[in-house]
Amino acid sequence: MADFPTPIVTVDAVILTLEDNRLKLMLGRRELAPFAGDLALPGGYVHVDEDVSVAGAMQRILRQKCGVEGVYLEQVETFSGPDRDPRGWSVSVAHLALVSRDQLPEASDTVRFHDVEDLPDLAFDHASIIAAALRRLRGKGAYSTLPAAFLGQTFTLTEMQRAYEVVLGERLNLSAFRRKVMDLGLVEETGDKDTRTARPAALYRLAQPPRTFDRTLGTAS
Amino acid sequence: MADFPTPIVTVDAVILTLEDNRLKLMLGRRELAPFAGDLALPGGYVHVDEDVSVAGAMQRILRQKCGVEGVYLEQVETFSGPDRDPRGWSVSVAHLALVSRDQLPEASDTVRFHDVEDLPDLAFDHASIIAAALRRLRGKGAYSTLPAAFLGQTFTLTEMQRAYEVVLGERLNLSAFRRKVMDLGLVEETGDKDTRTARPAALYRLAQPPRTFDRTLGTAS
DNA sequence: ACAATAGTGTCTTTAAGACATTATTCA
DNA sequence: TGAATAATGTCTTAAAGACACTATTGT
Repeated sequence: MADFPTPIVTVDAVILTLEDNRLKLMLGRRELAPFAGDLALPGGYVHVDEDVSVAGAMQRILRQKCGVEGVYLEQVETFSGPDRDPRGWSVSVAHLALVSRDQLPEASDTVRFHDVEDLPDLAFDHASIIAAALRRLRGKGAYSTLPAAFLGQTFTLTEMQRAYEVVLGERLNLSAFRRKVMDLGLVEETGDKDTRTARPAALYRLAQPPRTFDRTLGTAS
Repeated sequence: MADFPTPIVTVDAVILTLEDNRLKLMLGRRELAPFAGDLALPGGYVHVDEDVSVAGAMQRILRQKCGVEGVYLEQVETFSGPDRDPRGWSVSVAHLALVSRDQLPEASDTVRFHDVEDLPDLAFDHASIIAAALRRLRGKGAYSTLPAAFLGQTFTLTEMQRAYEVVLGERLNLSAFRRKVMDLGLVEETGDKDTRTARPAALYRLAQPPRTFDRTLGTAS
């Protein structure tokens, strides 16, 4: 393409999920150099003969390497520099994926889940990438339906509130939360009930795909 | 670097300023193919032998091509695909620059300023890039000090409020605006006065570099 | 009946908006 | 003194938070 040296272009995914009311990050063990054997974010090269965009490359890699498909995916930030990858001057377009736990594989030799508050050492500048993705999630959490992307197709309002609380790192006021979720029309009733609790809870689904709005969803209890 | 074809990597800048209480965009006329003679965002290749990062490349290009230095610069989004640049599969890391009018050159044959509400046809996918940058600015405007980046080193609260009003596209409540700017400690008094108005106005400076916060800065009057 | 969790109602507190009033300068 | 704009004060309204209370199920 270009008649001068160009950067390597890669994509990396910060795949987050909710497990036991904690934010967990999916990590893989690298099989190839550089950093073979180390833990790293799932990622890979953009293939110009195959991918239609950086987002397309990311989706291909999520599918091929992680078995993850059809999830909430958002571009976060592009990291770059001569030293972040020993293979040379590189660009990595970092993405944030929010997935319900049951859409992800079980932990194995090659796939691990770590609490985001207690991460191991990671290859490349992946610690910085994760920090940026978490800033994005926490920053948008209060005025978007992003936290609901961790839930299944249907969920109770209590589950929804827990997801927000984990993302925001604080307890939310119960009645204010429900008031706003309803007033903003974020969810719609399915008519079904979740009967696993003492009193069955109404099940809802997101009325729109994940989006932002301007009112915040309440703070301390 | 890589032993397979890699994308072209470029940076582009959406340089915005405030003139006559309107948002203006800086555009350049392209001298070289592709799109020679067309209007486009200032941009260029990342030089792996010279730049330390994508942000560094952007700063170099702003300095060399636009004579712009030391301004507020934020990465917005990375655009990509096989067709957006006729030279081949390309990646452009789009940036948003907010600049006071007096830090920018005068309009000329090669440099023009357009009201963002009335843009001409542009080269590449630059219309989409501008739309993304404006979304970012307007989205962050209400809960950040970004609009103040359009002002000079010192400014009156009235000027600051006008900047917010232009960015947000709506009038703000005067006393609520001042209350919050003060309560949040966004500015500090310089002790000087702007004597160009009937009653001289106190001059302020930003207390911190542009940042976000959580309370909004008021809506309709 | 009571434990457990879902869901509602309402009072208090705080922030936002409206708007009148006062302040300071110049012509 | 009056026009012009800066700056403040205060009342009203709306949103957020606290928290008690009612509802519905299983055991």
